[in-house]
Amino acid sequence: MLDKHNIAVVDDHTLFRKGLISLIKVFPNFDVILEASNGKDFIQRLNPEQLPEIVLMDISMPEMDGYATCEWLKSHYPSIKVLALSTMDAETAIIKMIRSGAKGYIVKDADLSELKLAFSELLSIGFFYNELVSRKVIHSISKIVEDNDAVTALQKLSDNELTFLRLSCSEKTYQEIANEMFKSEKTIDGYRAELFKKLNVSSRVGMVMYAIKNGFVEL
Amino acid sequence: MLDKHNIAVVDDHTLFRKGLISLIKVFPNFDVILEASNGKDFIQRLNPEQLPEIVLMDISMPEMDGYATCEWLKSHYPSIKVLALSTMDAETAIIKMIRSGAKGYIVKDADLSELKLAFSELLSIGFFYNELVSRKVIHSISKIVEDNDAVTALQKLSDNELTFLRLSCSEKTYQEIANEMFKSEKTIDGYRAELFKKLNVSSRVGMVMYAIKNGFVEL
DNA sequence: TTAAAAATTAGGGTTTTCCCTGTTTTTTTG
DNA sequence: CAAAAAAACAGGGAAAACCCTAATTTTTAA
Repeated sequence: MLDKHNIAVVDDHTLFRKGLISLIKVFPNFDVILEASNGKDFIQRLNPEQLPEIVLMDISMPEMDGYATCEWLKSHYPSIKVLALSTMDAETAIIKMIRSGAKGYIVKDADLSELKLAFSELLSIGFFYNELVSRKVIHSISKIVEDNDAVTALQKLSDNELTFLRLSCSEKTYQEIANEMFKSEKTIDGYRAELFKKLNVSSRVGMVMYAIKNGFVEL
Repeated sequence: MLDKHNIAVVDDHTLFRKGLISLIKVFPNFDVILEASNGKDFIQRLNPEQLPEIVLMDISMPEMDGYATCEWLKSHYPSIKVLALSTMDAETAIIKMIRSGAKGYIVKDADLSELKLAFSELLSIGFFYNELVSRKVIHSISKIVEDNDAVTALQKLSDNELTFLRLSCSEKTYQEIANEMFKSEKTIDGYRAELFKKLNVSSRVGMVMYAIKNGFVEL
């Protein structure tokens, strides 16, 4: 009897998670030893005595999202391989997840054989970059050539900028956001100007659309 | 041997669909006889010789979405019960789906027991309105009391209002939108005011968020 | 411990958005 | 056809968003 490879599944949608686990259990040489509904939950449940080899992880989750969890794993258990799982095929999401340390990326409408392939490749060669991911990555690199720091700029929003961005996705005025963040209106105006530059937009609506497209806010 | 109840599953995310099917197969008295990746696909595969009793249907799908498919079923096979399935717990989505003929609504992070309960109730009493749905429906009705035609108004955006709404989800100014629509700025301002009332928002950002949440615009 | 860098605050002006109250024009309907 | 309803358009004003430049404070790093 061969011993099975251990998988963890982290996704906040219970039905999806349970379904996924049920699918994986059919694979003869994989076993799900851990399931969690978000990053925080995952870290709590993680047992150092029995670590998973692969973590199948959703990106957008409450409490602690895929990016943060991936970063945490990178620094605490670098040998655990994260396979990111998302509905979004947005370039920035993929790039960001890979930057956070994910070894592969798979979309939710992939089929079963692709999931199996991803598992195998992660174990054999250590990563899984399918056609979709490769295309996005290449496109991203070609953008770097055009604009030296577009991608890095995207990733590097300060905490305040991120908070401001999230609060902007509402009917609050900048004035109200300033109060909520205990900052002067002028500081807020600075965040706005900085974000306009970084995100390459020119209006609040553009900023909001960007935030939504790239999963910075929950809808 | 009891004969099983036939279920159909319609969802564009293959992994989720397969997982769901795998879960349902564990239920002793339910069987999945049909799966499809969107409404159009579903209608094509539907075999009048062997109809499902329940269709578990996602709302947002390419080609033909949940609302349209539900409407089609209502007129062609009214006895088939649709259980809507969505990540969104947005009131308008729920109301819209129920208006389209769905007999129940379940969110993707429900657990397995709730799904089973939904199936049972659909078969026994013909509908499944859980706490979430009831709350939204009641809230929606209470809005009707306040404003006689709030819900119908939501559905009834004129072509111009819809075009304006879509164009507003961009960095265009109202001035530019007016030009694009060959209307005066003041007419556009009228659309805006009307939409603010109908959608119950008070800023352009609110309007844009509403449009995105309720699928009026492609991201 | 200082110079440099980054964050915060400020002044002040332009544009856009928002919100009234109307009038005119077009469409619908009895 | 005439009345009613709906759509388009308008003036004008207040609030919010946008966009400069620049001073001050805080943080970082040599």
